Amino acid sequence: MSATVGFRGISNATLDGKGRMALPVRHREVMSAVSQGQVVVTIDRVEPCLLLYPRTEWDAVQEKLEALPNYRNGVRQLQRLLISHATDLELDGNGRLLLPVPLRDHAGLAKKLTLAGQGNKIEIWDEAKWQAGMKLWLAEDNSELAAELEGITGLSV
Amino acid sequence: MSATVGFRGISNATLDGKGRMALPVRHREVMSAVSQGQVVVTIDRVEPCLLLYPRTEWDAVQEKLEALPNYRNGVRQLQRLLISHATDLELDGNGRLLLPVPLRDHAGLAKKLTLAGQGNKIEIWDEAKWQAGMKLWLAEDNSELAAELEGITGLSV
DNA sequence: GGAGAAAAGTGGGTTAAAGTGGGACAAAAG
DNA sequence: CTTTTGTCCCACTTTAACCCACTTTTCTCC
Repeated sequence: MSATVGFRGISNATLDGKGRMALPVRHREVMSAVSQGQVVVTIDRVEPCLLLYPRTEWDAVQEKLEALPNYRNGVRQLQRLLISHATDLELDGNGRLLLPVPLRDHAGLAKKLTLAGQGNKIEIWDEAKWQAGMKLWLAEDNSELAAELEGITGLSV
Repeated sequence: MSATVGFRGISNATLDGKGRMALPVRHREVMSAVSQGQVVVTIDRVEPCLLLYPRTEWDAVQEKLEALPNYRNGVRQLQRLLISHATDLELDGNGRLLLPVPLRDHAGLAKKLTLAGQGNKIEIWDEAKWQAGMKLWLAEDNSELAAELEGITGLSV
């Protein structure tokens, strides 16, 4: 939650034969500073990608998830999806992460990956899936949404 | 109950010919620390899966179950379901659990299993059933819920 | 702009740890 | 007494942790 964590920018990465992924240095430094290199990976609730949080950030997220009234429909499912997949990892001596097999499978990660900074987390995509997504997102007409944004907030995107 | 017990993360496991299942080390360590390797397995009240608690955690759960006013319909059923199925187990020398036949049957466990950390307990699923569940849970639209989360907490998941 | 140095990224060998299977025996059930 | 089920132990296979070395990229200084 701390406002000091703000990932952004896109980068490429590769999965080696052992399922390891090197984290770009600029992200690595943030992870070290904010949570001593301890990170949590989980799945995205909609897209076929993984989410990488500094441990401290994730703890805040999970706390709020658990505070939801879980007699409500959907709440338990959301909790199950996100918490059960959340896996603690540590960077190895070379700044790499070993991504667990079930998570790799879920996101359909092959060899080439794309990392996308997204505020308090980093999204991990299979490169091909990211490219495909990009095409869709660009094709979509979001001018209405953008106009709304501008009207409300004086923000021009 | 103690806030220090927080299982999370997903892993694969296998049932061997004798019905034994190796518990991943990271969970094993928690079990040792919190209840000297004594655990309790019972069934889930909704899903076709088993629930694995450290003994101390289960004791707290059972206490609450028993405190319910059992003149009410449903309460006794719930008690019967959960308490009667609750079985004490111990990890063997190799960190494995021998899951009793009736419980294996209830959860429809074949050879390949999926373990899902869920806070104070670990869910034990047949892998195929877990995969099927995932498809359902992901297909469900929980965007409303997510929006609410974000609105209330300023939290973006 | 190019040469050299430093840093980042990549691959893989080695060793230790975890996971898996099964035999031998004991206990319990029929 | 026989058959089944669980316990204990040992041995093999697989996986992950650790370390080192090589390649590629980026940066710096000339």
